[in-house]
Amino acid sequence: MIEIKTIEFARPLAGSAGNAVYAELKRQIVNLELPPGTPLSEKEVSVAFNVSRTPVRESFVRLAQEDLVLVLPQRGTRVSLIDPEMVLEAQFMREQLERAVVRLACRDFPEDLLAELNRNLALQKECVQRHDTRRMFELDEAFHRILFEGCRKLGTWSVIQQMNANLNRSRILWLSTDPQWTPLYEQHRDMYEAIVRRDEAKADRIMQEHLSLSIANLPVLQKKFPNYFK
Amino acid sequence: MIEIKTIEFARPLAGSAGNAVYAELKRQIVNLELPPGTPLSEKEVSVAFNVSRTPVRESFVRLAQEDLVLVLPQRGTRVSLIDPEMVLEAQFMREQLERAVVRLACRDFPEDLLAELNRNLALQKECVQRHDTRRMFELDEAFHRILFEGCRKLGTWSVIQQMNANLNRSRILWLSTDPQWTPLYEQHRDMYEAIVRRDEAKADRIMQEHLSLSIANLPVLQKKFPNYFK
DNA sequence: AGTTCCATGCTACCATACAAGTATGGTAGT
DNA sequence: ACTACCATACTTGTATGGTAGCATGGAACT
Repeated sequence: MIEIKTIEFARPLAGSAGNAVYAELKRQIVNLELPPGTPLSEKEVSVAFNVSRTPVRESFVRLAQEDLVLVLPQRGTRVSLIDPEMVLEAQFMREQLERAVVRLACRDFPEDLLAELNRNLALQKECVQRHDTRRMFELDEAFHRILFEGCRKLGTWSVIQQMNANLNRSRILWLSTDPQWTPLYEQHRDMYEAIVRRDEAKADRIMQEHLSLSIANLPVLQKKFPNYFK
Repeated sequence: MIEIKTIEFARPLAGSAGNAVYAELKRQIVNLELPPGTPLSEKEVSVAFNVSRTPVRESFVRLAQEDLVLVLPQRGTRVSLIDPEMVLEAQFMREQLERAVVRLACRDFPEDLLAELNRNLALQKECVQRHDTRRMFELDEAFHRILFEGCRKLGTWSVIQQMNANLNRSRILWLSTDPQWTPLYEQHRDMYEAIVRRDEAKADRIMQEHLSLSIANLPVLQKKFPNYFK
């Protein structure tokens, strides 16, 4: 039996039912509330969300396109297992793109967003002290997002986000086991300073080290959660 | 009235009907057989393909996710216009990733695929003489694909392909107006030689120049086909 | 005991009917 | 002539019934 929290239809329009189901399922999948391997059936989900099978099926199609679920014709649908190979490739892509962006940021970055980075850093510092893992994860994402925004590469960021669903799941796993945020905060801070000083080489180097941390212990995660990986 | 070629259902299984409709629509869109802005209705397409609305709708959902069509609720669906902003970003992403890959290729590349690159180059040379634009386009894609394959980054390649649907449409436009393949062939050849000689810097530089050609005349295309762009 | 076969219940897939929102053209009123 | 209104014919969104394919378990046979 699957446990799926029903959607809040209180607000008159969170888009169509299909969108709502899609968004909620995706959220639960990347948060590992629906662990990899969980069987999903159109019917069960439809009764859980109190909609018909059509919008559920629609959401399955979209999730399948992002490799978040695996549809086996006439057999069933399951939350897809995390493919370590894909995690590594996603890491590769993200590294190349983020390094390029941070180099761009050193050449030109708007003042207001620079200030926003600074505010973000202050919040991060607080979270590190409070050990607020959840919030820190959000701030981390926001920090990188602002970098892309400042370089007018938000489309690139959204592509990364979409493609990185698998990488994100492993990152969620990671923070559930080893929440050492202090070095990450320091790297963010150093990156900020490098951008201010327009030191491309240094910013590039820090970003490289920074992102390599995310998957440093992928093998450890595989051994700790063998059922979640392919 | 829309003209859509009916699918060949001769072979018993080209996947599900939904997949078939999706694949065929996508092909026609990226080939500009369905120009940007063309209105598509679920009903019309369903009768054209001789299936019900359900699989058509399914394909619309997938195409919308790739920004190839634009669905306006209760109003209609159209082949999406090409967004120049997105074309530039796609170009940016592709440049970063391909340069990184070609540098990797200089460090390590399997012998058999190196031979395949060589065969590909020979075919390109023929096509340049024959002015076989269509085939040359395929060979160009294959050449770059082999690079990713040799670096074990095929997942990255497929992501690029998906994301680059818009970029590809503008590239198709481009070759319809200015089919000068000779310099492209020479760049491919020089890249091959740089890989063989493990000259990372040179390979990187050539790739950069090579990819910049694709969008050098984007503004020209915009003026020539204003209806196709956003 | 071990193997083959088939009934049963499951799944995703597809077709169809209905609902709800939107653009359009004609009409009545000013 | 112009404007406001409304019937109508579209559109996408949703619900539901039926179909074909697959897994499972039990029965029949060797």
